Amino acid sequence: MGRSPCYENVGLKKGPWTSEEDQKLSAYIEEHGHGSWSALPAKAGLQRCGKSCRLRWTNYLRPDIKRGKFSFQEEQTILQLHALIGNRWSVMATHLPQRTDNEIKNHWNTHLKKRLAKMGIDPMTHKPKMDANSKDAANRSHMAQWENARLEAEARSVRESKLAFNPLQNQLGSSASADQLLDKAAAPLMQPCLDVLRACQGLPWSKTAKNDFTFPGGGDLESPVPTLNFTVKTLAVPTVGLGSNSAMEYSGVCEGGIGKSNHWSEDNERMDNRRALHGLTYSSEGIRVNENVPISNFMDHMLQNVDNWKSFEGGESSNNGIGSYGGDISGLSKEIVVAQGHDSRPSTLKQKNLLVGDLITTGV
DNA sequence: AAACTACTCAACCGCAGCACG
DNA sequence: GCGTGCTGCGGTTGAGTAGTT
Repeated sequence: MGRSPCYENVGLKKGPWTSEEDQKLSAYIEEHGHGSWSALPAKAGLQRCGKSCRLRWTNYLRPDIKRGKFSFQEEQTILQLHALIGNRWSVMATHLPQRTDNEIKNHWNTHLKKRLAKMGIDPMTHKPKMDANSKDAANRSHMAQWENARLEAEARSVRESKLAFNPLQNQLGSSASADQLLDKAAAPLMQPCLDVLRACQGLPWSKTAKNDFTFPGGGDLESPVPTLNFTVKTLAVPTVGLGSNSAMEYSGVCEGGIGKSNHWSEDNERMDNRRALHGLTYSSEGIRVNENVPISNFMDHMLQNVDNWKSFEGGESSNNGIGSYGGDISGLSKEIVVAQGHDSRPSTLKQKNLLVGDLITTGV
C-alpha cells in the first residue's frame, strides 16, 4: 500500500475544474460510459488523473444528483443512520439516492455535528455529554432535551435492531450487507394489520358543541382490539412533546388517529417495521395498529416512556408535534396534547379542526 | 470600502480491499 | 503467496464566498 498520488504524474492538472473540462468529461461519459477511469482522461482529452475524473463525475456531474438544501426528512435519515452505522457515508448515500457520500459527509460535518454538539450531545455516540461540572448540562434548552430524548430512543431502536440483527447475521453470514440485514430484520416484523388510518380516511372528524371529539372509524371496526375514541379538551397546562423516532411510536397513536405519519420514507419503513414490536407499524399509508396488540398495551407502553420525561416542563415539542403528551403527566393516563412541532402543519390541524394546545383524551 | 472572520463544499490525500497475473 | 493496478471510501484541506466589524 502507499502508492504515490496520481497527481505526481507529470503534466496532470489539479484543482478546480473548468466548465470546458466538465463538458469534455460529461460528453465522453455520456457517449462511451466511464469504463476504466485510469484510461478515461487520455481518451477524453483531459489533463487529469482518472481518480480526479471519477470524483468530479460522481460528486458533481452525474445527472441524477440532487443539489441544494437538505430537507428535514433527509436530515432525519442521516441522523438515524449515523446513530446506527456511524461515519459510513457511502452506505448513507445508498439510502439517499440523489445525494453523494461527499455531500452527506459535508452536511454532517458542517451542520448536523455542530448542531448536536451545541445541544450538548456527543455527535459520535449520540448521547448527552456527561460533564458534571458543565453548566451547559444544567442550562440545556428544552429543545436539546427533546433532541436527547429522541436520540436516546434512537439508541434504543439501534439496540433493538441489533438484537434482531445478530441471529440474522448468523443466517446471512458476516458478509451480509447492512441493507440485507435491514430488509431481513424488517420482514418478520410485518404483521397483519388493522389499519386505523384507513379506517378513518374519508370520514370527517367531528367536534361537538361540548368539545367532545370522536374518532369516527373506531366503532365500526371489526377487530379484537379496543377502538379508538378521542375526546378533546382545551388545554391550559404546559405541553410536553415527544419527538420523532422514539416518540414516533408513541405519539404515533395520536398522530395515527389524526393523520398520516409525517416521517415516511423507505428508510423509515425499515426502522418503523421494527417498531411494530410495540404494536405499531408505519407505512406509506399511515400508521397501523397491529391486530394482535391491544391498544391498551401500547398506550401503557407509551405512558411508561412518558414517565421518563416527567421532569420536563414547557411548551416545546419536537418533531411530530401533532401527537404530543402534555399537561399533568402524572395524571395523563389517556391524554395526548396537540403541540406545536415541525409537523404540526396548519393544514393538518385545520383539516382535523384542531388547535395547538388541544388535549385529546382517548377512550380506551 | 476595507479588513477580518466564519462558513461551505469541491477536491485532494492516503489507506483498504479486491482482482489478476 | 506476492506484487501491481484499480476502485472505493473516509478524513482533511483550502479556495471561494458570505457575513460582520
